[in-house]
Amino acid sequence: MPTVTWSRLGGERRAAVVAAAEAEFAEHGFSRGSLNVIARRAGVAKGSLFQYFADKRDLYAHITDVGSQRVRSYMEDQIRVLDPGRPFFEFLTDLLDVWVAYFAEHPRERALHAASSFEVDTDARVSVRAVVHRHYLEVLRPLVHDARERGDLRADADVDALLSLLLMLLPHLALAPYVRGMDPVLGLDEMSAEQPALVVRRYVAVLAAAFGRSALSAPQTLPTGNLGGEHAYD
Amino acid sequence: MPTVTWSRLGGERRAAVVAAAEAEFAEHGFSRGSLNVIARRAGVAKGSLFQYFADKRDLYAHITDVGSQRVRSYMEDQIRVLDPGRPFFEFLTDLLDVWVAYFAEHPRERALHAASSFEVDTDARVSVRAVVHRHYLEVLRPLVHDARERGDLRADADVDALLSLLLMLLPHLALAPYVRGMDPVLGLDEMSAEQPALVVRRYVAVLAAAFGRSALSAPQTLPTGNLGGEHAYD
Amino acid sequence: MPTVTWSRLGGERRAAVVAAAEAEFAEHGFSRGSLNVIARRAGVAKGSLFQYFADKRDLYAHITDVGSQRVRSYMEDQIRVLDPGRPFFEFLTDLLDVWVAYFAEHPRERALHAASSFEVDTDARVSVRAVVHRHYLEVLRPLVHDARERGDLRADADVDALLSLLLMLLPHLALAPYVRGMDPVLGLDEMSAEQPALVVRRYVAVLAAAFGRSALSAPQTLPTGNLGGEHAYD
Amino acid sequence: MPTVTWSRLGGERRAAVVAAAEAEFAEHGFSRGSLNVIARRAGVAKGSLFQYFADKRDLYAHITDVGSQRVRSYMEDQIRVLDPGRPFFEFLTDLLDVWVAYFAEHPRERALHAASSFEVDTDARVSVRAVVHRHYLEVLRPLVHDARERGDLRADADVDALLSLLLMLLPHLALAPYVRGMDPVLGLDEMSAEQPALVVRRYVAVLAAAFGRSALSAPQTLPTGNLGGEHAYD
DNA sequence: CATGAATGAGCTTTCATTCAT
DNA sequence: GATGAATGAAAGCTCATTCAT
Repeated sequence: MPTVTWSRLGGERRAAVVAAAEAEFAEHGFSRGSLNVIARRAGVAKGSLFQYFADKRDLYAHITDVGSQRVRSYMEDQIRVLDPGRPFFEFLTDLLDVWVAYFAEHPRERALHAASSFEVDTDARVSVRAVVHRHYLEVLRPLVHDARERGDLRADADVDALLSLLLMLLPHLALAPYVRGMDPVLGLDEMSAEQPALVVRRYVAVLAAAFGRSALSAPQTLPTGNLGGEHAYD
Repeated sequence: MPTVTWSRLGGERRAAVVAAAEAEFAEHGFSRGSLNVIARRAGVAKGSLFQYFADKRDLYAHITDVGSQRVRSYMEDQIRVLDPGRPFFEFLTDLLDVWVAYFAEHPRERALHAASSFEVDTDARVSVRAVVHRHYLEVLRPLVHDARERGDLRADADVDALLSLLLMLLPHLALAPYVRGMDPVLGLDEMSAEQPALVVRRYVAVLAAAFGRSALSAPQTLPTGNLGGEHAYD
Repeated sequence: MPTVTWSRLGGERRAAVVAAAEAEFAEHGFSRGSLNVIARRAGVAKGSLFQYFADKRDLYAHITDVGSQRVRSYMEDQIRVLDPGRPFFEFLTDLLDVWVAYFAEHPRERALHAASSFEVDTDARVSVRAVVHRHYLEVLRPLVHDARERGDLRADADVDALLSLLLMLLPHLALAPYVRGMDPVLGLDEMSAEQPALVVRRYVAVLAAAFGRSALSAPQTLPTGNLGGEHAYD
Repeated sequence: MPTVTWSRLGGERRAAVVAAAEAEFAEHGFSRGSLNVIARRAGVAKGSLFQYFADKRDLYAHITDVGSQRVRSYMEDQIRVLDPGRPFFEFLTDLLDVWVAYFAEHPRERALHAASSFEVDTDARVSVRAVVHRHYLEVLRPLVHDARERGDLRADADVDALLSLLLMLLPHLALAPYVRGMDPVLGLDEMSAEQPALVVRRYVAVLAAAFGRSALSAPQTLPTGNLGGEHAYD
């Protein structure tokens, strides 16, 4: 946790440190990220960093926390806009589209997300992933539960298995388009504009078939024709 | 790629280098793994490593390749034993059980797998994951295709989506039981002996519901009662 | 020397600073002791330390002074109890026993003593040793002079040589039982309960032979039989 | 222990490293001595030091070892010159004169000796003192034993107590003339040319009285009149 | 008189790679 | 083909002291 010194710090200095640290950790991850570089870029003395944070890991945790909250806030806003009361898989499709678009447009957010996913240092990775997972679940769990309440999910649907899969799919969708080789099957990493939207629909189709109210509601054909338009599942 | 010098090398020396490098990379990953240590443990001169491999990454790639092939060979043997001609999701359950057991019993293999999954160095990670993914797919694709041919998969099943999900599930099942926080929903990291088998069945149930021949074949209840015994899906 | 600000300070605050500084310097010595830590433990601002003392060394000198005075007071009390009018070497034996016991029972005192003895920083060490030596001498010199007056010392005894040796023996006896390798001959550092008492008697025997009234009074055998009991020298 | 690399090293490079390290450690002791400075002064890369020595302490131990052996060799030569077969306390007086003179003329040797005596780092100090003490004892013990055999010591002399005192007196005589406050009684630190010789005689007189063959042989007057000339004890 | 934020030089150790032998 | 000495940048972190508030 940041020190009290950090909490009393002027906004400008704080912003400089956060920006420098985000950039560095996004670029090189925790283990490879350099405090020297962060201090230099932020225009503060190296020692000052240790007045604000207990150590490197503390700084990293803070940066990740801030970043996660930013993403979460954005997504929660979007969730309201997209109307979570709609048929679940239709809503989920839109949500994932937004998710993909957000990371497409925010390279630094994406880099931070990647850095935390691939961190070698087990403790650093574990503690950061814990934060990220918590945010994910606090947002997703109510959505999924409401969907089941509403009857959008099959009565015996394994809700936790759904959440578990979403926890794998979300980072995958955010990062795969920018990391060569991460998705050698569906080709998310082949840069074509509609690729991600298509993949989103294929994944959602799977989830709908597995967890949706009735097997009959599963799409008979891939909905490639109306990307971003109306949805077939309801 | 290893140099010609490496290919002309005596088997003993080669084995020593491979063993030392595997141990080191398993323990510390690529970025943190030390060539100093590898050379010392292998009993060869530091300079010799550079006669055999272009650089550190080249050595790492080779080690991963060798490791992947070892895992693949083992799994291919097991596939024959398990009879791939059986009903697909029943077979898949057994296969994943074997997979989980293999990594449970081979900590170094698991460590190498983890090291490659969490490598910070993007290029190193990408090239290594490419190799691993290739092995995965060369084994899984025929299995899945045969299953569809046999009619174990629904006619319109999105085979590539299935493969894509398996590519996420396999590393997850191998590592999550040993990496705190990797699975905060299904609790793979809570050490209880049946946990992995149970989770395997939950994931397979999802896949069966999504890709299986008929929605009717989806399990009505979680098959927790017959872990490792007979299977309900066919 | 402490500033006037220090002298005007409330007793509680002063005590907190002294306690924190003693603990820190006892643990790590002057060079390694940290003002940061002292300020934190004392619950005062780092800057305040510089309002009370000119610099680190000034604080250290003060702490040593306070500590020395505490030891001196204790020893002066004991001297009265032990009756300094008794035959000198008998009295000295008891005195050294008390001395050894005091440091055995007061680890912090011992640590402070050790810290000042082994300080690398020459100036710090010199000024601190000067204080300690002054205390030693102000206590010992009257004792030794009285002994000569009474005739317990040989008429031509080199009193200053005796004091000089005592100045070496006192720290040695206090510390050697706790510092490996400090006494490789008499084995003070081999932890056995009677060891120090035995060594005290051997040293006193030497001093008695060298400075005692008559050569005839020198012990013919080592007085190992009556540790802590009656004494042979008089 | 130095590495094999060190043992294979060219004499010039080795000499440069040793010289630089001696100078630095003499000046600042182990804890404060800087490897940065040593490498720079020696004209070698910082990393090279770690090819030659396991770590800082290893280098320090080597430097101290070399230094101790140098002093020991010199003293052993002098012992032969001074004729150890002479009456012991006469011989000892000359020996201590030589000892004092050696450190007077070799400031770096003296500084190294001081550095090892006052080192804060317990482990470093202990291991170094162990080496020094070993050298001391290997030289002194035979001399003292021969003296007793010859009858120069009283039959019941506590030989180990004598050695123990010599182990305190030797560093004291070497360093006290150059360290203010180290000897506030006999005034070794007051720079006057005959002072050390005088003090040597006072200490020897004490030892002679305590351990010499007969109390009658103890000097009746301090032999201040013939410093460096003939000796009164025999 | 008290505070505590800021400083930046300083520390030891590790590392992949080069290249003369 | 094998060797291993040499390199020097880079790392995270600590510290006594200053000084504006």
